[in-house]
Amino acid sequence: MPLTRHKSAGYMTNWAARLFARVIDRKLKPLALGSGYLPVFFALSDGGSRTQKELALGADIEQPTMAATLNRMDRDGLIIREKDQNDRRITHIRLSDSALAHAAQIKTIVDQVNETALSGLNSQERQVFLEALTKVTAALSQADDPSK
Amino acid sequence: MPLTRHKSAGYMTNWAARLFARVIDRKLKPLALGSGYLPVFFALSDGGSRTQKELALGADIEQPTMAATLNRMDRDGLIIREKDQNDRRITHIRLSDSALAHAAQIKTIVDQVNETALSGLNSQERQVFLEALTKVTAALSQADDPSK
DNA sequence: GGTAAATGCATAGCTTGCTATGTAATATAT
DNA sequence: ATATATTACATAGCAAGCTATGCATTTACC
Repeated sequence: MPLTRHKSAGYMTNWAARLFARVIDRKLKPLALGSGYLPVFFALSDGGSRTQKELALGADIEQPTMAATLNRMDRDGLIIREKDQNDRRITHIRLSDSALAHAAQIKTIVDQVNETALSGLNSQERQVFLEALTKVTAALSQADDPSK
Repeated sequence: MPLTRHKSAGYMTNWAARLFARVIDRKLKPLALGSGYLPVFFALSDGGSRTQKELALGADIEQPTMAATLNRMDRDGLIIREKDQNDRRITHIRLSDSALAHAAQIKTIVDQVNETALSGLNSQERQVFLEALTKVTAALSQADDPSK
């Protein structure tokens, strides 16, 4: 009895995302890093600092998710947290020196995985694919929160 | 200081997948269902039974993930598990009557979310998008396990 | 027929995501 | 000035994914 798979856009997108994470996590494992750290790395790779809220907004994830990610990165010695002097609610976050030293290598790994993923697409197909993802995220963001 | 977002294919795919799950989970919440149940629902919506291994293969997820999903579905009264008589390692899984009664409604909800997500794409763009996702998953599966 | 290999499922422990809610600090409004 | 809002972050608890490992059970091989 064959499985009748429901290969909708949602299913395929979920599958592709899991595969991206799996492949990237495997390549990051020797560096003791996880795919969840990437948005923070890229946001802070200029050596500057951002608040937790700015990082969450930039990564399009919820605040408690970013808080948990930063806790793991703190545990792993990747970030420095500094309290704001004027507004004691705010914490400024920046990469530790050792983390910053790995930023270029991480970008290389991520670029390689992206290139592998898109290797079967020509440049026009890649463009349509990325534009489609932009339109899909816009449509779903709208459906998620119609006020936007 | 503006955030320099790294909107790669991997990042956008991850974001789209999270949005799909968020929107679907919200629509399934009144039914006390989660997006993780969907592959099982679709695989069993013909009223037949499958083994845990068949379900995991059909959903492209690992066996322990499927085991956890089935435990939640069991807890929620959605599935029936029956031990195989000939081979006591095997468990046959089918939807409960009440779960089966919801299958059509669930498919309608999922179809609606997919339509919403793709609403900004014309039919040619949709085709390229789905083909691209197929090629991307194939390339990443290959990278994940080169023996395939 | 007995050992070894393979198979199917369970368990443990982790990450990355979510919602709901709490708390302290700051800003606003009467 | 005080009560109320808002803001920034923390905490709790869960879902859905992963790897690594264990445990029966069945198959395969001498």
